[in-house]
Amino acid sequence: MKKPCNCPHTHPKQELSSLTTRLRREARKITGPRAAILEILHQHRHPLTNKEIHAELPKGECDLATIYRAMQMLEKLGMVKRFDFGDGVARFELVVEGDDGHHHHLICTQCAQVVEIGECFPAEIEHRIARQNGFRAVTHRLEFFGVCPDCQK
Amino acid sequence: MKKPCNCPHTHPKQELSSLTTRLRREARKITGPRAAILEILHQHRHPLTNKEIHAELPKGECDLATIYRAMQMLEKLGMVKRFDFGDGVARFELVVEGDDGHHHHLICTQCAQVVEIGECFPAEIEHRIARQNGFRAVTHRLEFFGVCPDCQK
DNA sequence: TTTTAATTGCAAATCATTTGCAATTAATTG
DNA sequence: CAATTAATTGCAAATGATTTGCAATTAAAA
Repeated sequence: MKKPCNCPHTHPKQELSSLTTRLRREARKITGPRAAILEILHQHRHPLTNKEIHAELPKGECDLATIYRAMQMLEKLGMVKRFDFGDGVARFELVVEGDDGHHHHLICTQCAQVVEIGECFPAEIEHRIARQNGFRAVTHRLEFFGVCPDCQK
Repeated sequence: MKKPCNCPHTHPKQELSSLTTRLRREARKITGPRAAILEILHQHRHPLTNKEIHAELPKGECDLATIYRAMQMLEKLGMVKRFDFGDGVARFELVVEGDDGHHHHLICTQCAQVVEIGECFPAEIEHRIARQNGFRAVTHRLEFFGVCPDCQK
C-alpha cells in the first residue's frame, strides 16, 4: 500500500502562512515539528498516513507520537481531514480554509494509487434516508475501489 | 459503541443447514466453534464484531482467535461480509447464498444504533467515475452517520 | 477404527495509535 | 532582552485489535 507521490503540485503559496495564522489564532504554538508537518501536507495532494509523513521528514526531525498528536489537533481545528481507506491506517489531507474538506477517492486495490473524486453521494437521496429513519445531521463516508489503468496490463 | 440487539428476527430456517453444506463443499470441517459462530450470526441481523460474537457464545465455548480465523475464512468463502464503521473494529454479517451482501448502514454517532439502508450509490455515476479514470471493477464502501431519533431528545 | 489434514486453544507477536512524564521551548510579560 | 509559564516534545510503556507459531485435538475420509 504505497506509491511515491511524484506530483509536483503544491497548494497555493498563500495557504502556508494562513495555516500558521490559524494555529496562532487558536493559541497554539508554531513549533518546528508542526511547521514541518504542515509543509509536508502542503506539498502533497493525496491523503498521507502518519508514517508516511514521518518518513518524509528529515531523519530524527520529529517523533511519530508528535505527528499523531499534531494530526489529532489539526483535525479538531478542522485544518486537516481524516480518511479511512479500510486498511486500518488513518490518512490525512490538508483542508483549504473555509472548506470542510468533504470529498472522496478512487483507490487502486492493486497498487494503492489514489485519485481524488469530484462526485459525491446525491444530497436528495441522503436527505431521504435521514428523513425515513428520523436521523439528523446525516453525512457519509464513501470511497471507491477498483483496478487502475496501470494495473490492468 | 454497543447496544443490545433485541430484534427477534432470525434468518429463514433453511439457511443454517445450507451454510454447513457450503462449508463442507469447500472441504472445510464443521466444528463446534464454527457451528456456534454461524448460529450467532444467524440470529442477528446487524453487523457484529468478533468480540460481540465471542461474548454471545457460552463462556469458554471458543477462543477469540478462533473467531478471527473463522471470520477470515467465511469472508473468503463469501459467506460473511465485512463492514467498517470507521471505529477501528471490523463487523460481520451473514451473507445470503447467491447474494454478494453489498449494502450500507446508517449509524448513530451517539449510541451506535445501526440501521440497514436500502439505497446504494447510483450505478450510472459509479460507472462514469470508473470510465473517467480508466479504472475497472469499481465498487465502493459507503456508510452514513447521524443522530438517531432517541439521541435527539 | 485408523489415518490424516484441518482446526483449536493459548501465549506471544504485530501494528496502529495513545499516553505518562520529565525535559524542552515558544510566546508572553516585565 | 531576560524571566515566567503553559504548551509541546521525545521516549518508553500501555492499549486494543488482529495475527501467528505450535503442540494438542478432532472431523472426515479411508
